[in-house]
Amino acid sequence: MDIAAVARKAGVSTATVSRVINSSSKVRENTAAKVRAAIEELNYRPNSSARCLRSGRSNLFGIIVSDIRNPFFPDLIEHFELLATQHGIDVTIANTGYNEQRLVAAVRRFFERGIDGLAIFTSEVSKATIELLRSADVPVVFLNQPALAEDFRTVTVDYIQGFVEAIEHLRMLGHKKIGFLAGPVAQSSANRRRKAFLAAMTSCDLSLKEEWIFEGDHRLTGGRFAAERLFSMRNAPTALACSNDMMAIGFLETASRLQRRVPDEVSLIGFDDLFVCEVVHPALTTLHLSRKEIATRAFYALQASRNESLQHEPGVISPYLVPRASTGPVARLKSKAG
Amino acid sequence: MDIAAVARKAGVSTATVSRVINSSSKVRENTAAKVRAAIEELNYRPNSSARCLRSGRSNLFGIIVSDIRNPFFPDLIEHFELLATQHGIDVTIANTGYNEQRLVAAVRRFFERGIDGLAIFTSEVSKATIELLRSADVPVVFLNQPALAEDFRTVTVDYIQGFVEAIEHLRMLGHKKIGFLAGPVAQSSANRRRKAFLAAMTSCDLSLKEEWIFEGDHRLTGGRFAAERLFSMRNAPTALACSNDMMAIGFLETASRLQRRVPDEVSLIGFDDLFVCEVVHPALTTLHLSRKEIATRAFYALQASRNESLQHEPGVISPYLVPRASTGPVARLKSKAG
DNA sequence: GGCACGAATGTAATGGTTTACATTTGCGAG
DNA sequence: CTCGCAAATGTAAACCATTACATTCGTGCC
Repeated sequence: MDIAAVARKAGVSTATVSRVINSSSKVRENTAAKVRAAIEELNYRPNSSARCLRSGRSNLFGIIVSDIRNPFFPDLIEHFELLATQHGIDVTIANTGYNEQRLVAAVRRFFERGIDGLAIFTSEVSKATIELLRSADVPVVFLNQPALAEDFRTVTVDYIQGFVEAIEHLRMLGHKKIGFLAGPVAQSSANRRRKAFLAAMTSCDLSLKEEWIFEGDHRLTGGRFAAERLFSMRNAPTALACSNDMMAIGFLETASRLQRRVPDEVSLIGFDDLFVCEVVHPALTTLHLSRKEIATRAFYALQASRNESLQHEPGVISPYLVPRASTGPVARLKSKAG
Repeated sequence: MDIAAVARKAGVSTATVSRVINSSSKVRENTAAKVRAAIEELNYRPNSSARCLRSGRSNLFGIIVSDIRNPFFPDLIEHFELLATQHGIDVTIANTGYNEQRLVAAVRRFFERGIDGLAIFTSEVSKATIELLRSADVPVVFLNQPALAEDFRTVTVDYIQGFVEAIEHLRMLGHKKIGFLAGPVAQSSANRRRKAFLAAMTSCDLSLKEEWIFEGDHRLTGGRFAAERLFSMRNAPTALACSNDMMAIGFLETASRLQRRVPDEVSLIGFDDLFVCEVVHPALTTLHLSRKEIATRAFYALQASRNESLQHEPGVISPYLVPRASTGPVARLKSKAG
């Protein structure tokens, strides 16, 4: 069931069949119709390996995420995949579990498959990986790696603006003692969020105590530990901004277990706006970061790298505040002891 | 940078290089070492398209899910992908959004890529799709499609046993009026869960009123609507089992919005045991269904179809009850009016 | 030392498509 | 009606690895 069979049936050459399939150059409508009929009749499907081998194009995009269990990423994948499929492009996925080794391995495997574009949505990317990526001539787009913007495209999030909005919201509620639950120091994106928070605090004229910064891991666990610590502090912040929702949610869970009340004892703000924010108790105030927008910009950035005629700079995405029930006015009274 | 370059550098023929790469037949250790050195030095990576074209093996598995935003599926994907990667197999993903058209399109695309195995984790599969799958000579494994067991392998969940456990738990708490929040009628897996629930009720000697069965969509929305309806019923069930967690969580959210108390007014049991169950309020009692086990069995079922020497029947998976806070003793008093 | 035989290696065909280049076709102008 | 030119189509090489089959090598035995 190869292209030759179709050519024979349609009474044309394989080249013509190929041209019809790829609409690469003009074929008389008459001939094209015959070819299409033959394709239909034989139920012919071109073999992608052969196409890729010969043409060097695979029509395959790779997408790498650091933690597919964080609902942020499935959203991203969903939008990216939908868009790709609409453009006749398949998507292959790798999940690194925040592990650089697995990232490198995934990139290697993708390259062997002659991938046409690669979206890397992981927080940490090592020097060695950068070299590997540079060595291959494949369009790459990152999420929030402005340091790499010279060599690769990158979709950027305006964290500072987001945190400013969050901090102003808290200040309006009377909060001045605002803490931050940060992501893993080793992750560049976590560091960006941390720095952005600090910058936002400064630009809001608020000062921040060293001990109000908690270290987390961007997963539920990080939030759980932070809650344990915060609720046992003498001079705890009255509000806590988190580097992502997963930690905020872990925080809520432990707060509830410890019978501590959010927002009465501490106001909480997450980051991302996962669907879970609506269903946890209290519903989580958070900064919405649009996965659809990230996915869309990333996708078109890759398309643009392949196709000179498209102009597309990934650009900057602005998160915005979604106020819910986890933030409230600062307590007048001293909070009760545990 | 093709195999010929390696052969030249190592002073052997391309055949030998290929044999070293695939360890397909004996090569003297001496020679193999030279080849490996050459590969290393040239940083050579075999071209998968060429390999697939010639050998007919792609080392690529496809995985199709119906809703990647339901955290059940990312878990499944994570385990499947990890296992595959460990076996040198890549994974490509498609998300159908419960849409049969997209399922068929995905299957087609996967076949064109010469996929070596296909795991279909969607609830609904049409006749036409079955035909399509049968026509290609590719190992396929399903999740919960026992009707197809003759032609394809399928990983099965013992729903009845699961629901029996759930119902007994509720009965121990004094519940007799137990309702069910079902999934979409159009989905075979939802129907299986519904039937299993009915069978479990019968085997527990409990009767079920028609109006205690609610129709849902397996998403948050379905649970939200069900809560609206249940709380406005005159003779509502005192406990509700749900076809999946997402709906149970939607139910909880709306219950909380309506100021109705779970489990005081109604006990709630979910199905799947998503990570969210721990963080919603109250924490959701549910039936744990192991994604790792499903993924593992599905993966080895595919491997076994490719490799005669492996014997592997996908087998049956038993969910088990995880009691949390959303179930409690049946209320003595008539519940307060809304 | 020569022979036989199995192991190791080499040669070349093969897989299905794309595409540079060659050829034919169709059509308008003279 | 012929010629010329652009458009349409055809021919065949190329993409890169695998593998059936052919050949060479190395060893043990007479």
